[in-house]
Amino acid sequence: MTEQLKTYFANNFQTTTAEIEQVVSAFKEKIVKKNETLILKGDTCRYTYFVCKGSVRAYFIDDEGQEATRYIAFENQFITTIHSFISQTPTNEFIEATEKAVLLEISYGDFKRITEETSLARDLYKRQLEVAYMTNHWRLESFLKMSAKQRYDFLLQTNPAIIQRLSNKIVASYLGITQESLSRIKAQK
Amino acid sequence: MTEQLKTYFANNFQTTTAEIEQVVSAFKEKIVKKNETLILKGDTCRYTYFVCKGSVRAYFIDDEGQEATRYIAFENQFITTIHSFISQTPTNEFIEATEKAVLLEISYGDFKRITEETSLARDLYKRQLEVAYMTNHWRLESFLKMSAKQRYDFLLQTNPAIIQRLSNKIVASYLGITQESLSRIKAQK
DNA sequence: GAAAAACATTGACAAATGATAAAAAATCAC
DNA sequence: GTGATTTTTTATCATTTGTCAATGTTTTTC
Repeated sequence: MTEQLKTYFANNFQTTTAEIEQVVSAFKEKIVKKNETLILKGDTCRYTYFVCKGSVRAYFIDDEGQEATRYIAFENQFITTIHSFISQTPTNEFIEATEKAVLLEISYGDFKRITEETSLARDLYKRQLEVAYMTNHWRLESFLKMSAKQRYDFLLQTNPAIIQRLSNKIVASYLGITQESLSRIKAQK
Repeated sequence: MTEQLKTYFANNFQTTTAEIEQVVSAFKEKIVKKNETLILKGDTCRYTYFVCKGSVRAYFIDDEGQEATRYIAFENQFITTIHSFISQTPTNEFIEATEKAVLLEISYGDFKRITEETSLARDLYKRQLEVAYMTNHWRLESFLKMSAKQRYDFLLQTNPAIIQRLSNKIVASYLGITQESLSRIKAQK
């Protein structure tokens, strides 16, 4: 499975084979079942995950017990609770597998070490931050100027995998609406 | 006015006086009137601004002509359309002064140059990205799990300057609701 | 494969928010 | 300062979205 990460680095970063080997060797394979939890609210996030197969989501639970999904990572995407991982402080999010998944994980200590050792790891951090920023930016934009139905159509265009592969419950929590509202939106098409 | 930026760097970054001088010398003062536009949708964003006095906002206009405010910078904060600035591609946002303001601006070319020359500028970029990420993250979280009224109360707690210093029109566009809804929310307290 | 659990849909109703219009208040321009 | 312009408030009504409850469907578990 490390082949997949090597290919990912080779395709997306300006780097060398040696650097790739060094960075990838810091990752360990982890296999998780559907619904298995990787990080709990209150934990300090100790790992960043690269998704080889399957999918993983980050979500909040509010005071009334309602879930709200912030981000969903599919194949060849990274996921972590960035702020908690970087600052090593407790997170207010959960991370769990939304399908059975094969992951590669890297610990905070190892990440810090290879960040000092390789420019690939530094670039990776910058890229992760940029991608995370852009993702939230688009999401925020969609909440600021779209109705629930418009957000659904937009999601169908820009990230259909979420709708195709995951349950309505999760799609609804990603769109910030109830399952019932999502059911109605889908029915009226 | 460059004193203010020097103090800001000295207080918030691990750096040297020489580096601060070098970075700050790349900024130029710019005075703008209230409602003056700094960046138009479709422009490639050529500057990053540091707010010395006053306030500046970044906002979208949707198909129906409705404004939605993404970010508001007050004293000692930076503002730009990060993605457009970094990639030098057109932005879909506007940036304008929400009060008369004194700014320090740095061009893309100068920013790129001092990023190569000083670690302070590199740290500044990383910090800007982290702050921008966290800001959007909180904003997204508030849309995912709060009602309009809850978002208003949350804003009053976490960033009262927006409510105290700016018009209802802008506050409403920041909360993603209509002015009339905001009026009602304020009345029912 | 059957029972249990989780998930999805539908309907009736309630609550929140938007749209429109008009009046009141505040601000701006000269 | 005064009239014009913009912003804010208020009211009414329409639409969207949420809540609750019932039922049907799918998935999980043993």
